[in-house]
Amino acid sequence: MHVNQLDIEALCLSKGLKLTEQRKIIAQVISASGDHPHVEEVYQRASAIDNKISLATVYRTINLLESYGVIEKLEFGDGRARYEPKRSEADHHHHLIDLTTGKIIEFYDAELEKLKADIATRLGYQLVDHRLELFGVPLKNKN
Amino acid sequence: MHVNQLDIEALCLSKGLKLTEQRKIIAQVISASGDHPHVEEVYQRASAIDNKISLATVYRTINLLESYGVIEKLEFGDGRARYEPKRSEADHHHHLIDLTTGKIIEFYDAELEKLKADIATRLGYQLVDHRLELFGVPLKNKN
DNA sequence: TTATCTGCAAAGAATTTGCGGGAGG
DNA sequence: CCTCCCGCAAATTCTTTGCAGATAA
Repeated sequence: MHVNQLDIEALCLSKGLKLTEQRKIIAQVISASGDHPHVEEVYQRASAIDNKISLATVYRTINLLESYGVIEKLEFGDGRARYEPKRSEADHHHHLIDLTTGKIIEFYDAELEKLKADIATRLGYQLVDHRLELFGVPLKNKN
Repeated sequence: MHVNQLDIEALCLSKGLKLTEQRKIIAQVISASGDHPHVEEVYQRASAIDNKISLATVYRTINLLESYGVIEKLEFGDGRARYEPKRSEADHHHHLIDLTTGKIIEFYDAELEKLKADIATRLGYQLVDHRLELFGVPLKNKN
């Protein structure tokens, strides 16, 4: 799943932010996550690397990364926000949530991407961002 | 926008629930809402009709209506859940959020509906539910 | 009558923030 | 050094819940 390391160093440098140990660790944790962790999970994983990191810092750093468009916020309907590294536009994808197991399947569909942009244009808008979640149950014959 | 009144009476009858004054009012408020109110807004509108209704009852009733599939929960990325009456499948639609004004535009696209079901099938799932939100800014030439 | 529902207020859960000490540039 | 950042704990915001009285069926 070729996920690149989030370039937190470049971000800090370009925005005049300080490249703290905590920010490095949190960026690394999110980079390495193949799933879609919520804040508590990021906190736990970061704590395993450096147990002095606080939950408040995780929240602040995640909000920072999101505000600069480095990570993406996801909402799957449970009460908490989940995050994933933002990939390139070419790498854009969506999620199918298995209602029986909670498993999250990522997918990409070129036709869908085109259609969404078309719809926005038709409505008089330039598409800036978009989110699609499908909720499904496994087909009986596919096992 | 032909939104029918939520049939709270039929729901209560079929499920053995009590048809209370509060439930009637809350169902009516949501039926009448052309927008996508969050709980606090439903509470305010209901309070205007009967100021003895409590916020707790609004939460409980909304959760009840959602659990029976009568209304739909929406998440637009601000911290709170929003709701709208669930329409028929034929009436299915999605949302485009105008990032400059917060205005929400509803749309429907048959091709999109078909494509989503196809994608789910291809992944081995039967589509149970789905959500799509587009975020955009107005096109410059369209004014 | 009686099980369900409501209002109130308190509890919970997720997230944000004020403050004083700490560390990056 | 000096500003920005962190940890801590308290505060906010959204939502849920226990309880005792109220009400629909």
